[in-house]
Amino acid sequence: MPVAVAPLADGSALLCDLAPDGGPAAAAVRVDDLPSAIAARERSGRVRWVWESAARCYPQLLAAGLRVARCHDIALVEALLLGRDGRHREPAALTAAWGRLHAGEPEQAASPATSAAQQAAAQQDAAQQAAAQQAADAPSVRPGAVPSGGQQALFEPAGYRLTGAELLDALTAVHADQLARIAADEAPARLRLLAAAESAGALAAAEMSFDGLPWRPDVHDELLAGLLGPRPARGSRPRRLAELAAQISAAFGGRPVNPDSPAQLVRAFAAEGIPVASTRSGVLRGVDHPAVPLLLEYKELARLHTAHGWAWLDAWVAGGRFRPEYVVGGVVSGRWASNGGGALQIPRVLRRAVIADPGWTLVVGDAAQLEPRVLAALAGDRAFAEAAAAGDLYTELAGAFGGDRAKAKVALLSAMYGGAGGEAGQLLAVLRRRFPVAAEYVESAARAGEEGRVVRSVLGRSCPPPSAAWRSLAAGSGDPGAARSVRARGRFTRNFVVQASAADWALVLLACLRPRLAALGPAGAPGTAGSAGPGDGRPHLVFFQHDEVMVHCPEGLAGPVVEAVGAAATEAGRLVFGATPVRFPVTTAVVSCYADAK
DNA sequence: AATGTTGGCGCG
DNA sequence: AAAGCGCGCCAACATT
Repeated sequence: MPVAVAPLADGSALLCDLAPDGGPAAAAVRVDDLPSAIAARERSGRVRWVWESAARCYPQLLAAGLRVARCHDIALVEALLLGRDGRHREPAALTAAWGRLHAGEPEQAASPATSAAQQAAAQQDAAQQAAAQQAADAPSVRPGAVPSGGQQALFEPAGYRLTGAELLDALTAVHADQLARIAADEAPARLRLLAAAESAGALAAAEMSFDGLPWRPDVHDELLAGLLGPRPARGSRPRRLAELAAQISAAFGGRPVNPDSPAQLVRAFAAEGIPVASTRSGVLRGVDHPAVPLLLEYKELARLHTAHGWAWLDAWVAGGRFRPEYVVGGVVSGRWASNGGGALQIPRVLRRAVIADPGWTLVVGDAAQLEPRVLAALAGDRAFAEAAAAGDLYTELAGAFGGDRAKAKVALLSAMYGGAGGEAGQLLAVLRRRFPVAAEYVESAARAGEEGRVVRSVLGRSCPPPSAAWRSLAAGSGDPGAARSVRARGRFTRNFVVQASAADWALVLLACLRPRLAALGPAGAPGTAGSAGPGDGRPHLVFFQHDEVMVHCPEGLAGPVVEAVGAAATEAGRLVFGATPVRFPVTTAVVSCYADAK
């Protein structure tokens, strides 16, 4: 049952039971102690908490020792629905949604672009579609109290907050409206799953930030010292970098060159009679000059020092935990982004510093060859899908490429990314001949992009429409710049259908894994106030990176956690893709140090 | 001095 | 081996 949660300034809150269609099912009640009230409801049955934003509401509950099982995140669902209508740039916060609802703006028509797969999805959803139409026809939202003048809410200052009864009205009305908009989609069941998974992801993200990734500052410091020399004074170069910088200047005949400055390096090479287009390491590798090996070493170490050096350690690791802020849905494809700490770009060398607590262990799960498997399931190419039912996908496909696994891999990556350089063109031709349905799937997505249309993921996340600037550029034919940007958008939409559908799957995996992990702990089901947190004996999700999950758990629970990850992956495959021979295997490693996984 | 952009590179 | 897609972050550089 959905229950709207409106926290008040004094720590109390209004709760209101909602009907399945989102309308109020009972009078609102005021509770003085929100965590206790939520814990009690969690124990008494299945509840879906309808709140403004898990990112905003959940951390306080976690701090009070509480975990909840399910929620509906108004802001995240609003962003999905705005995107569905090609309105990615509009604000998705509750206040903005409430303002739009009050302005009584007409619902936008669904996006005109539909691929073959989406049409199939729409047919699968035909039954829900009939019901959805009824819901869409009926007025589902009662006008309530105007927060502070209708459309004005759109332009409220950033800190503006609704409170109390107004907040409850807004939550209830926007929630009901969102359910109706989902029901009116061409594939409501899928979009409903996406909304639920996105919301569950927001719970997982907040929990991961709260629990933190185990991180040993002493190990990190040793790694840095071994590579860079002892920690330098603030603002000065570590010993090894200083040595390399001096050697680099010497290699340029003693002329002072700051290796951090691409412009100075380009001039220095030019002075030696070597024109370089850029100072990227890939370009420099092809340059024959004594400064090059020094520069390559410098760049690698300097990167480590500036991005993940001692300053990073001071800023981001406390109490043996790295606590980044994850931004759910932060990437257009539905992948997560992160805010500060570079959580999704942790260099491989630093994985040595990620070490389980004594008596605990890390279970690291990695979805093997996720994106090509997703393409196989999306496209429904039988020959391709059957290859994806077995072990190594590229090995299974190698037969089509003269038994060469590497060629199969290049062909697949080129098909998904739109590359055509080198021998990729020939390999693509082979792919097109042997797996025409799969090739057509990505090529139709590319055509849609080139024509300025939008595409959607399997669960219905939409890519942004092209900008006005792109449209006017693309309209001018004959211009090589126009042709280039048209092709670039084709590569974007080609990749979007795969990357975004893979993100759908990963999100559903996370949503399926959370309750399985919660059930493994000694405390049993969630909703036990005062007992949650690190050291509570329960497995914790501590990291999620696109196609990889990490669970920190007591050693004795490693086996059940491995099983839970595998079961969640299977469940996600079934929920997202239905009946398909494609399997989504997750390779799991039970290790005490992240660096020892794979 | 503060803010915005670019080049480069880490991750998937 | 690199390339095609998606990001965040830093120092240097450009602009206001």
